[in-house]
Amino acid sequence: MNDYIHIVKRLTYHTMPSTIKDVAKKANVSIATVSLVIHNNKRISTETKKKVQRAIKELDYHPTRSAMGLVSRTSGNIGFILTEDHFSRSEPFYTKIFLGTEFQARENEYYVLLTTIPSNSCPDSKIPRFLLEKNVDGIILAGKVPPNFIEKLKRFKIPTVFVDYFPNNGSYPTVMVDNINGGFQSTNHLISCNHNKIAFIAGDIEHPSILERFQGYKMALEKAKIPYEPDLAVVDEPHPSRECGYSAIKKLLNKTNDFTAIFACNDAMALGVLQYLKEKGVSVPGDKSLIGFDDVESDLSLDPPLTTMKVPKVEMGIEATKLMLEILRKKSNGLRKILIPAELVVRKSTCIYQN
Amino acid sequence: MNDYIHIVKRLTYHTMPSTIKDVAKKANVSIATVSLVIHNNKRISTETKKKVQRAIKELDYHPTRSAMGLVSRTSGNIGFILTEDHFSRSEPFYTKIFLGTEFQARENEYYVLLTTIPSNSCPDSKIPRFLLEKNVDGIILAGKVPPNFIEKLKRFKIPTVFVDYFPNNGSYPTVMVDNINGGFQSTNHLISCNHNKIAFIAGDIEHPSILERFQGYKMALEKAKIPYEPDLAVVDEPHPSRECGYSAIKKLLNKTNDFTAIFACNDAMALGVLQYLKEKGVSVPGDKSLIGFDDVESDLSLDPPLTTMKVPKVEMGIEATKLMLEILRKKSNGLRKILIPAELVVRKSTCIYQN
DNA sequence: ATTTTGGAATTAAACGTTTAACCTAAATTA
DNA sequence: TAATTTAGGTTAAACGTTTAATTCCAAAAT
Repeated sequence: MNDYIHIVKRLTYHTMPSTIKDVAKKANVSIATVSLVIHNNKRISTETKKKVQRAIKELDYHPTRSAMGLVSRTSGNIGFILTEDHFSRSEPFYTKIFLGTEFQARENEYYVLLTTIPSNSCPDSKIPRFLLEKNVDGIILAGKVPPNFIEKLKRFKIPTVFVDYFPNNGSYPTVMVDNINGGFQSTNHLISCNHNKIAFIAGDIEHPSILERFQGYKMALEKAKIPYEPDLAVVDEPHPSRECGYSAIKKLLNKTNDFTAIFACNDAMALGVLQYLKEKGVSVPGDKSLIGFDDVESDLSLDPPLTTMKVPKVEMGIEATKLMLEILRKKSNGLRKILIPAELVVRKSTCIYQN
Repeated sequence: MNDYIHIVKRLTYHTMPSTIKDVAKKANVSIATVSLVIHNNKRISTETKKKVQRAIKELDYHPTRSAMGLVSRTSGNIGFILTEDHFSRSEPFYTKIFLGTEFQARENEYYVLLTTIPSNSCPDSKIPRFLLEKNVDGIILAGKVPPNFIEKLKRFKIPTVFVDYFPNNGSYPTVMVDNINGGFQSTNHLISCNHNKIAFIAGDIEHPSILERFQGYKMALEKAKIPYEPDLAVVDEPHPSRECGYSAIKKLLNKTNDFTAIFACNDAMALGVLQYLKEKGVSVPGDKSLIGFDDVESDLSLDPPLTTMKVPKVEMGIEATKLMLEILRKKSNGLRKILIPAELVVRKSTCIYQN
């Protein structure tokens, strides 16, 4: 019987992935030594080190993640949390942030586990399984997240980084677009094109990012000594979506036509605006200049191609991950806010106003 | 000293996540019993079961992934492999497939680990770390993958599913678009619009999918008794990209203008075609009808909006994962090819030909 | 009255690592 | 010379599960 087992073991030996034991045996050392070599501990002589490394190579040995994880109490994973509607948005905004995260993590020997949570602050929102199972070493929250969810997260005492959103109570490591400056630049571009009647169109004005873009808009006006006219600001739409952009410009035009340029708080709304103007035979940029914000996928193939503020989405994911890595490696507590500048991309939807 | 440790243990007790031991102690049973209850083994009396379940709930206990993984030799993860250039393609084609995969996996208590590999068959392409570390239970390969990489994969004997590509040697579980029928339908649409001089434009004609679309094109012609004219097929471009679409139509028009419709093998090439035609003042669909394939993000905002064959990308990811789950749960060996139909989406780039 | 059976729970080994504590011999110091 | 340090390892416990083997006990069968 023992013989049989022995034979089976030998037969399967070469096909089974090898463990630290196999290496130890082959190199004639203890498994502790192998482990020490792997983590290149200085207590090991160069001689045995070589010996062990050779064995490792010959057996093509690689430590098993679960075993490492069990004893080191780390998973090698980073959790990425997104609300459901952000996840299923048609423009790949958060998807791009995710890809940035993923890329940077992978470069640093981490993997990313993605999960979604319900968008509305429904009280029964489950804790993501990867947290319960201790399967992530830190989490990145992208976009607006229900506050009560953030509360629930606290008890896990796990490194947390926010991207493109942050709760106004408490301070967290955060990566944000410089929305104020973006709004400023965007409006400034229109002003430098000779416009001085500039409409602002937004949805979900409670959202910090949108609010900041609005601020930037006002700042640019002020700097140019153009009076801010509340009538030109449509900010009562519920969402910054295409549909709401459509209805916002409709509302505005019913009230007044006394403006020559439009700053839409994001590209989705700009798309709605463009659609309505086209339907009404209003030429862009002939009659009205239009600028958006975000630079989503479709801007380029639009007619006319949309002038917009480019938000470096992938880079934001990368920065968030860098922040996370800093924390995980205890280089810092990461407690700071990184501001990523938005960049003006002039295409064909804006032009000089000839008065 | 022992007292001190004891005190520390008690102090941290309530804040530390609980283990199976804590549950066992609280319920006055062995840890084996707790484990058996969790996997609801029938050998446990309903009485102790209740008792244990109560303890689990009270302590908010959840098994630790690495510990489970170590003994069960499973990771609870699925690997998703993509070449670098597929990963960084601007249209979110494979990204969508990934999201489908991710979604379906998560619904079934799996997580997905994404990784990329070099695109060219460079011989030193590393094996993804998640395979070496036994951190995935199966892998999904999306899009064209270097053959030698597939070879290397074999020794891992790990469940493998292909999406949107498969190697022609060996048989694997596979999810594909029904490209032949798609090409057929697409061409048929043009024919039913009264066109009978239909150009075909492709790049990387070696690619199985492209080749099949070409086949479908020919089949439709044949069925309609329209002779296939090789001169109308430009298939020698290196890539199915926008740029190649641009140069392909240029080449074609230099040769002949004797066609009224164009079937581009994918939307990217269609975009290039459209751009060139616009530049030359050729109206679409006035002078030439144009149909693409894929239905990528930007098709809708194009001018004119592109008629195309919609490829259900998310669904493909979902199907691939279902196949994978079947295998992982040993319900089947998954050895079959799932064909997902492409769907004709008529927008504004095609119209009836008035002769 | 003794043996069998079977239900219900426990014991203990195993999974593959890491690491604190320990050991030994050689080198250094006093 | 004796004591101490150092270099270079090894031993063994621990991480948190699963599960085969075992035990225990009461009921059923002989």
